[in-house]
Amino acid sequence: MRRDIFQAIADPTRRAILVLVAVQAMTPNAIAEHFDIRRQSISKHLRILSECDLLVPRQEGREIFYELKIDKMKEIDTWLDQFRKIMEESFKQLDEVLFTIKNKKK
Amino acid sequence: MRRDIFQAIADPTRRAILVLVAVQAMTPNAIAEHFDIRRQSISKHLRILSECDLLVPRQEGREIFYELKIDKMKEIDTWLDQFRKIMEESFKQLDEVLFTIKNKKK
DNA sequence: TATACGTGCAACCGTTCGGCTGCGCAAATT
DNA sequence: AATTTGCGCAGCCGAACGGTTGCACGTATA
Repeated sequence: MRRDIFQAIADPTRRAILVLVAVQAMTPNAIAEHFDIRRQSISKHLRILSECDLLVPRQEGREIFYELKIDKMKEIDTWLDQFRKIMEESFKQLDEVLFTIKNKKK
Repeated sequence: MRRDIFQAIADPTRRAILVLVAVQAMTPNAIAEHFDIRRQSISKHLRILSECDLLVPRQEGREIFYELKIDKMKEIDTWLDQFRKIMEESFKQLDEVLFTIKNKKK
């Protein structure tokens, strides 16, 4: 059973849940009202999101409020950093090429 | 057949391919050398990545170089922006609360 | 021209995914 | 004490996933 953030956010329903919960912590029932899906299926999604630490359940009586763990979202951002760096490097090389051309013209 | 960026980067092999190709455009064979997977399977991944515009094929004789389309990566970043904004709002509200407490103390 | 090479496509197969229903359990309400 | 409510778990099922093999086709090389 693969269970990483990228697999978690691959599903559109789960992405929508994350957005919902980002605004304020919500219970499974409250979340389910926003979708055309049975509560149990939402529960499955919440389980997956919790398992990879994107959500944290907070019990309150017989209700469970799921809260977004924003820090975990940063991991996606960190992954994107690689490409930002690589691209930066590419531009540096491009700059060098342009610089060389410039000098040749002299 | 779902086919969006998030589903594309859900697979670890595809993420690795993106990193490889980010450094320099590569052919399917060259990419396949980095994995314990048949060339045809890599081709499948390249097809998926191309279909959602993360990669662009450039034919050169009988070889095909796949190049990263960095712009498409920004879409992920754009999605993350929602959360950055929401969190910013939360902090503002927190600031207000703290401000109110502060004033009450006076 | 015949052969080797680089590639994509089609068909197959076991596993995973994402819905569903039915159930049991604990907390709240009556 | 009995009932309602909120929830998670287990099992089912069709579809999608990610690997495989075999093949066809265009391009380079002998």
